[in-house]
Amino acid sequence: MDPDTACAIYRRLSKHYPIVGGRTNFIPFDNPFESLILTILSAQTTDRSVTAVRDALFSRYPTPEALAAASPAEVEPIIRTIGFHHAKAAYIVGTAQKIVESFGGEVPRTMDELRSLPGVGRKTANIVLSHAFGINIGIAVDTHVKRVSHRLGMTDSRNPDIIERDLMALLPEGTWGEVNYLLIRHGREICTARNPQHDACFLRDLCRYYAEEVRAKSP
DNA sequence: ATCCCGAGGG
DNA sequence: CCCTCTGGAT
Repeated sequence: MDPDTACAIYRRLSKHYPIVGGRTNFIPFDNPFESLILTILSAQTTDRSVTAVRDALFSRYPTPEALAAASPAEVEPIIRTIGFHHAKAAYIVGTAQKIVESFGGEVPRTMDELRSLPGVGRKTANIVLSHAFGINIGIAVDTHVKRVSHRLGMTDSRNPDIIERDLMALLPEGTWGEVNYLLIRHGREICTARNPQHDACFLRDLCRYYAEEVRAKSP
């Protein structure tokens, strides 16, 4: 994809999904601990589910120290309404404990250190690095980003390394944190896996998938 | 019935 | 690459 088209895509995404109050839908840009914990919790569940438990969780455990002092059994009832709560309770307590014991109570700022935390994989690490720290290590590639970027014709690969490299065309005018947020949100709200909302899509004229769909329907 | 801002383990 | 983990919304 040519750089001008990539920049146009970024500009439109940025215009349609403005970041208000330092937050994306529900994950803050300015709080590494909350960004980390919320991203761990949001795996394979809806943002609504995570938002519903967010205040109760952080009012009881506002810091890594507070969460590290808890037991998973104690945390589990608070996040019971989200999916995979049993594993996630162990993940976030274990992550808090390791932050306290191995990283001096501060969320680490390297890919390897973040991924050493239980429940933290490549996507979560990239979200925290780019959102909370402004560290440009990589694009957070999840199912939404794969689908959106492929439909737009920005990449033809399923390899996260290659997708990341291809998506760097979006970066000249934006931060990685914004790029990570914008593609994910577009995939959630408009460029959905099934029944994508072409009528509402402001990238339609640049979209390879839409063009193919139109061509397939015409006689 | 099917899906949801993944990660860990085999 | 495959499977499992999970409750809630539609």
